[in-house]
Amino acid sequence: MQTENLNEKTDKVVSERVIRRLPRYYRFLGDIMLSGMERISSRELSEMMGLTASQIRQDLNCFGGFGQQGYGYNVRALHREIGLILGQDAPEKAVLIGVGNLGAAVSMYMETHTRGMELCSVFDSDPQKWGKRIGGLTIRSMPDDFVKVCKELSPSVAVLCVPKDAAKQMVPFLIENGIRGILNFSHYDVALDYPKLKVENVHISDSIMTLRYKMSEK
Amino acid sequence: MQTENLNEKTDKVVSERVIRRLPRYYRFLGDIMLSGMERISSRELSEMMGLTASQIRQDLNCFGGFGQQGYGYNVRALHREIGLILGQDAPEKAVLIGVGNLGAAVSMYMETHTRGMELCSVFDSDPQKWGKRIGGLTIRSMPDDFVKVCKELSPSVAVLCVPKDAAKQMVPFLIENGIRGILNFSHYDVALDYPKLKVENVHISDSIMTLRYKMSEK
DNA sequence: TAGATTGTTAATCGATTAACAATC
DNA sequence: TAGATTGTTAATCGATTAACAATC
Repeated sequence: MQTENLNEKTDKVVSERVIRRLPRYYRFLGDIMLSGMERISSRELSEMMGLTASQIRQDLNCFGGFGQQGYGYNVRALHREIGLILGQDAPEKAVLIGVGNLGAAVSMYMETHTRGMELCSVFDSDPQKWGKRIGGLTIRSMPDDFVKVCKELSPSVAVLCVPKDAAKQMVPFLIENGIRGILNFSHYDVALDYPKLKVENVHISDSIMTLRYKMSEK
Repeated sequence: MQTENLNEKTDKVVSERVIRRLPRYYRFLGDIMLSGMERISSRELSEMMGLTASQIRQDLNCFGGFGQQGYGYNVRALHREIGLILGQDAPEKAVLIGVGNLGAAVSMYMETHTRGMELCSVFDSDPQKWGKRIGGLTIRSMPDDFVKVCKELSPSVAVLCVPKDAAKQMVPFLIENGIRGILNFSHYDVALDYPKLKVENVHISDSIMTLRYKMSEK
């Protein structure tokens, strides 16, 4: 029996597909909330989001019965529930490694937008960058300061913005220092080598190539 | 009968799932090529990539028979074929709009990494930024210079790195000026309003939230 | 030729959609 | 109560895996 991905409330396995839709639900419900709408039916939401009402009800019921027959869903309550499912109330501490163009941009983004991750510190192995500031954070040394920061703050997540080879070399060291999850912007396929690590890949070049493919379609 | 997504060679519909795996095949085959390996079987490749051999053969056969019974696949030839499928030989002209932190980083990335997209020009609506340089490109004015550049170069793709509201306001104008595809970093759900547009979303905050969810699992 | 491995068809599995009884 | 809409089961659809004949 599979024990992973079980939900506390229902003991159902929640599929990757459902999980990946949650942030989008959260985003739409946030906007709908701001628009002043108090309640919404699965049909109304489905029309706004381009999904089927059936799918929305199936998705939500993986986590519990948040609606009310004959009424629909309370927008504010549903938004809050999905936020809780996504751990938005309890941010994980994160560190970012590799302050190049992309790393700097991601760092600035994460400093201003908490999405369940609290960026505590940024690192680079280039001594030229040590001490410089990115937003409100100071670039610290990799690997020396990194060890210190891990002892002090115990971050659980590393945002990897270094080249492929550096990433590959670095991961065992990150794990030794208590990192359990990786937001991976590098082209090193971390998840293959470390199946127990939680990994989320962001491959911008894959998105570019996928769009390039779609441009020729039809 | 569905006529979209048909492949020239085989007239089969190619599913989104298959398309999204192509850039990863391309990446792995590029690396394998560099390692000096000349031929590879679907089983060997499946072990390297964490897939089944069956899936690899099914995926590739959406586009044609690139292998040889008893031999496997020629690494260099297969890499080239997937590159052609992904249009890497014929880049689309692209422009980037919104040179904030993320826009600047993406611009630098696209300037150095052609992935079937040739970044021609970058734009911002903030007069303070006009004339400044990002890598080898000069930031030009939105909307005035944009119209000129579109007339001159006819770019087909816009990389949208502006806030949600600006994005929503901007898209009809982009379409008027000949844009057919969007690499969308904004939180505006372009595809919902313009189903004929080719859209690829890159939502970093969704990835952060998905990782946050995974961190609590098990 | 014999062995290996593809291309492709068939079987299985999982995800989406439809239907409807439960219930607010 | 009657109407609306959920939660949930059943039906459908599509994607993955397995099997094997074709063939290099």
